[in-house]
This record gives sequence, C-alpha cells and structure tokens, in this order.
Amino acid sequence: MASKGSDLRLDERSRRLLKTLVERFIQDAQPVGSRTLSRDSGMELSPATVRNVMADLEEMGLVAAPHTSAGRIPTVKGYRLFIDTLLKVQPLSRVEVERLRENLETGEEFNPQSLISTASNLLSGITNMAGVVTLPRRDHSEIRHMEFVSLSAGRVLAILVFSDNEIQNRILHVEREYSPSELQQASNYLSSLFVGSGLMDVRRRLLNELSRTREDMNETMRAAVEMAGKVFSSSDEEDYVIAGQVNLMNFKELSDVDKLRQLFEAFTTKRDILHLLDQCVSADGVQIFIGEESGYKVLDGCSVVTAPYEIDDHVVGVLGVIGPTRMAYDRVIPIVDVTARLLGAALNSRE
Amino acid sequence: MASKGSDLRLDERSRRLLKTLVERFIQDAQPVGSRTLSRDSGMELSPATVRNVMADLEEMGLVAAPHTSAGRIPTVKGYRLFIDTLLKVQPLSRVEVERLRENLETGEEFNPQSLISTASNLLSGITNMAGVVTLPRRDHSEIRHMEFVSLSAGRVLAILVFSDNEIQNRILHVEREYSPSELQQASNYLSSLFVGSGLMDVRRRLLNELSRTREDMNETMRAAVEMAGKVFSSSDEEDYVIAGQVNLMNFKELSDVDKLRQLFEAFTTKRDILHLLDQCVSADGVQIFIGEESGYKVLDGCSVVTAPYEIDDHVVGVLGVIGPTRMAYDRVIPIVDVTARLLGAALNSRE
DNA sequence: TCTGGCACTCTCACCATGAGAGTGCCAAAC
DNA sequence: GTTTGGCACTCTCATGGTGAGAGTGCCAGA
Repeated sequence: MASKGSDLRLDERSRRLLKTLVERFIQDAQPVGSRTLSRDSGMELSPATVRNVMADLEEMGLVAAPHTSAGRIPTVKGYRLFIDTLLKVQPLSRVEVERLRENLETGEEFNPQSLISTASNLLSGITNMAGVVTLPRRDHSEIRHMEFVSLSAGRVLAILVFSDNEIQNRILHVEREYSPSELQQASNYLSSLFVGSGLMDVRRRLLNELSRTREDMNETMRAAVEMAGKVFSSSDEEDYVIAGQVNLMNFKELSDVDKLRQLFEAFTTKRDILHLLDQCVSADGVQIFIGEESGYKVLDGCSVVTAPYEIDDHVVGVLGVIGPTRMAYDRVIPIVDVTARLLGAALNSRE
Repeated sequence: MASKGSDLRLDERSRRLLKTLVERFIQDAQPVGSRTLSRDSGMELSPATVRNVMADLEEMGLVAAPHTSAGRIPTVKGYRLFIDTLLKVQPLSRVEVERLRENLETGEEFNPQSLISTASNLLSGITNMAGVVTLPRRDHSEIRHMEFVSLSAGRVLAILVFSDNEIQNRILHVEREYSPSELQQASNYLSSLFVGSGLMDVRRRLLNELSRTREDMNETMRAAVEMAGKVFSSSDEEDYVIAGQVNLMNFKELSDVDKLRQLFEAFTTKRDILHLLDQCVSADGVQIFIGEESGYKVLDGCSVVTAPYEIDDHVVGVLGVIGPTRMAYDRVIPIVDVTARLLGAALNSRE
C-alpha cells in the first residue's frame, strides 16, 4: 500500500494526471492524448503543460507511447503505482452484494463442490472476465463421519464425511472378504479415534498406528488401520474451478488467436495458474498481479486479482478474477474481496 | 451409404476427381485448381478437361469457387457425397489402438467418471481436435448397493452404488433423528427390494410404493420408502465432458475470434451440443454431421463425428469428435468407432 | 470428346498518398 | 521559473493504383 521507495516522488499534479490517464485508458482502451487529458483532469492545464508532464512520466517508466503520435498508455509500473496509491475502490452496489449473497448463502442442497463452482461463475458473471476458485484444502477440516461398506468379494467402499459436508468415497481392494459386522467394528474403532480431528492430524497419528503393531489390537482393528491408511494416503491434489474463459475473447487486447490459445492452454494445464494462486494463500487480503509481474509470460497483458478465503479462520483456498490488464480495478477488487468472505462464510461448518 | 437419390448420378471420372479434390483440400486447406487436380488424379486428363468437369460439379453444388480465379473447394454436399460413397476409411494403426486400449483398460482405480474424461482426452489427443463424451445414462444400470448413514440430527447420508461402480451420494434432510439400527433396517428393506434392479425399474416401482400406504409396513419402512423417493427423484441431467477445445484454435478456418467465441460459448452452454449428441443415441454406429447439416449455425464450418457407446447391450451415451469440416475423416471415423467400443467394454459391469 | 490457347477476372502484396492525431521543442507570456 | 501557444515533425491508417500470379471460361481445332 505504501508508495514504492525508489524515484517515484511525484508531485500532486503528476499523480492526478497519471490517475486520469489510467482511468481514461481503462474506460476506452485507447491511448490518451494531451488534449483529452487536459480536458479530463479537472485541472486548468493546457495540453502543452500536460505534454511536459507526460514526458517526465514516460522517463520514469510509468507511461509509454505506442508510437510517436499516439497518446500515452500506462505501463505495468504505471498500473502498479495507480493501484497502490491512487486507486479509490468503489464499494459494491447493493444489487451486486445481494446477488452474491443470494447465490452463496447456502440453500437446501448444501454441497461444497457446487458452492465452489457457483462462486467461480459469479465472479466471471459479475466482472465479465474469467473467475477462478481453488478447491479448499482439507488439512484442517474435521472428519465428521467415517464408514466402511462391503461391496463384493475383495471390495470395500470407504466413505468420509467432512465438517463442511464434503463427502469423499473410494473403493478399496482388500485381500479377504469382511463381514458387515467386522466392517461395522472397524468403522466404530476408527471413528472413535478420528472423528473430530483434522485431516492433517489424522494422517500424522495414522502413521504412528501403522508403524507399530500393538498387542492390544485384534485382527479387525489392524485391518481397519490398514484400510484407513489407504483411504488417507490420497494426497489431495490441488485443483481449481475456472469459469467464463470465453469472456476473455471479448477483449480486443486479447484478439490474437495465438495469444488466446496460449492462455487457454495455461488454463487447461493448470500448473502455472495453480502456482500463481498458491502464492496468494499466504497473502493477507486482496492481491494483484499486473501483466508479467506474475512471472508467467502467458499472463502478459492480463491481470489477476485474488483473495484467500477461509474456513474456521484457516485459509483453505484462493479465488480470483483473470482479465486484461486494462480492467476496472476499483470494481473488481471489492468484488473479489467480498466474494472471498461470503464463500468462506458459506463453507463454514454449520448445521 | 447409398448415393443420395436426386441428380447425383456421377460418372466414374467425376467421382474420382471429386475424391482427389476433397482429399487434396483436406490435406492442405487450399482451393484446388485444375492443374493440380489433373496431376493428382492419376488419370491422363488435361487441366482443360478437368475444368469442364469442375463446372459440372459446381452446377450440382458439390464444389464451389471462393472467387473466379481460385481453385474449387468442396461444399457440404460435396463432403457428404465424399463421405457416403467415396471415402475409404483407414484402419487404425497398431500404435493407436494400443494407446487407446492401454488407457481405457481399467486399472486398479476403476471409476466411471475418470474413464469418461480419459476417453474425452484420448479422442482429443489422438485427433488433435476436441473430444466429447456424454455421461452414461443409468436407466438400465443396476443398483448394487444402497445404504443410509446417520450424520447428525435431521441429516441422513444416502449412498448408492451402481453396477458399473458409479457411486452417488446425497444428503437428505429428514424430520426426526433416526437411530443407526433404524437406518440399517431401512437400508436392508430397500436393498431387498431394489438391489439388482435397473434404475428405471426402481423409479417405476417406487412410485407405486409411494402412492399406496400399505398396512403391512411399519413406520421405519414407510420412512425408508420416503427417503428412497427423495434419493431417486433426482432426474439425472444429461451432461458431457469435453476436452481439447484449445486444439480448435490451431485451425486456420477457425481463426476468427468471434467465431471461436460462439463455438466455445456453445460448449459451455452445452444445450445445443447435447441436443445434437442426443440425436446420435439412436443411430446405429458412427454418425457424421457436416457443417450446418447439424442445424446449429455455431457449428458452421465444423463437423461432428459421433458414435454411441453401450453398457450391457444398452446404448448409454455418445462420444465424438468436433473439428473443422476439413478433417481427415478416414482417420477420425475409425478412431471414434473404436473408442466407443473400448469405452463401452471398459464401463461394462465387471468384477 | 478432349485439348491447347487465350482473354479475362480476382486476389494479394506493394507502394504512394493524404488526412488525422499527437508529439517535441522553442520562444514568448505570465 | 513555470506555463502556454505555435509550428514542424512523425507515425498510423484508410484509400487507391499497379502488376504479378493463379486459375477460370470459352472457343476452335484435333
């Protein structure tokens, strides 16, 4: 939030001009000339004066001219300064907040999966850009229920229910057939051990259980522990849900098919985007990557606005919006911010 | 397969020329001129003669010239004739069949969902176009297992396992709390009624059960039937998994961003594409829609090659490939065909 | 019936041209 | 010293003309 140290001591006039320039450019996607700027700035300055200021800003690397006789456009550095020190975010309109709340306030059918994709769709729908939401990490979510069900010879169905109503199941292949009562016993035993514990905790304790064979365990318990080992071995891979990619095709800065292809490939591959989103888990609130700042050149020309979301005071995921650098940050930032809070609230363990 | 009735009685020479023209155009995406054609056809014909034939073909609407001095390109009608009567499909190479088999022959972790998306990815990967697979309808798949699990006051988890290992679960909201033994009883009762029956069958019989209150039912059974009613009420909505849409961005006939956007929107909306795929369920084998033949103008310039796939001799879904009209049908057709068979086999109920 | 020849047409790449927009800089004004 | 008006300059973009290249249509002759 503080102004970057370096040589960017700008006087008030330059700051205001930069601000109007960025706003104007965001509005209509065209290089802004000195004439327009002198009109729009609200200050009584002649185009010539503006030109002088522009020359300074250009030297500082805050704006650039596509060619000699075009107006100026903000550089990444210019956007950065704008966002960090000049931007005044606009609170969400009531309608928008309502729309978010209505959709995220969980109805009858409560289901984390669908909440996540709803959030992603909302983000893209409201901003007309792409919305992205990572699946929540379950490291800290508690186990509410666990149970084994016999399917057929050698196959056992394991069911896990988490505190946020997430249900996971998996079919285990086992050596011998277990009777329903044996499985019941195993379920009971493991439930007594693990229900109410966080997943990370469970994994840790399970490792202990597995390593030593205790005399006081009967065969069923041992089998139970072994099955649990298989169930919990799944390293929950990170993943995200993205929505509204097509929206990006409407922006003229992304009208190059080749550019678009690379971007969409990145969305499908997921690796780079996940990396980027991961960095935001540790951030405090809304975080913004402008253009190549992110370090991924596919995102050149794009900005990513993210915010982490929490369940029970633990950050479990990140959501955000991906769009052209030239986006209405004053609108997008609060949208991302509020959505993160609402999603967190909606996911919170509850009755 | 038979030549369309109308006026398309073509002599052998015209047919051969049309065939080479289409092949050539598929190969290098450029209008084919008389000179090239006379060389490639393998027949001893001067360009002039070829031109005469071309004039005839154009009159019949089988080929068209983008402008006076370009060569000819096939029309939809031309493609149709080509595919129906001239095309000789190429059997898959051993490598390709192996790749398909390896990926679809179910390994340890058998799971219909992932098989479907593997199939979709394979289709797109091998053809370098977009692959699409509808989720299998479960009307005829048998129920292997059903069970109720108490979660907390007023919430019961219902679990359904189908013959193809598909697992579905759903949280039910109920009026009062049920004890584990009550739920066990309910599970047993319903299992005895429904395990081994097809879903369609179950729905029908359940309606009967629900409509009349029988005296010989105790309260638990009645509750069981009611819960089952909720579980099975879910009209399983149709859906599909699509993969490799980005591949379509590589084709120069789809280099118009606007065109692409419409296409991608259709993929996201799903409605039109589902409609189209639905029509193929009833078809016998591979079916091909060329360009606007499908009736959807978003698909102008695209062809769709589909084949239904079966579980236990019931057609349960459709898979296919979407790409530019100018695609290598001789390769794509067998790929779609074989994949449909392999996917069906892989999904077949089995130990 | 087929073919060679020829005039014709259309595209495409290239260049020149001029209008429009905006700059940079200088000298004068405040 | 800062601001301003003026003016030459530069760059883009749309327009139009030109010539090469490709391929056609048609006609007359084999």
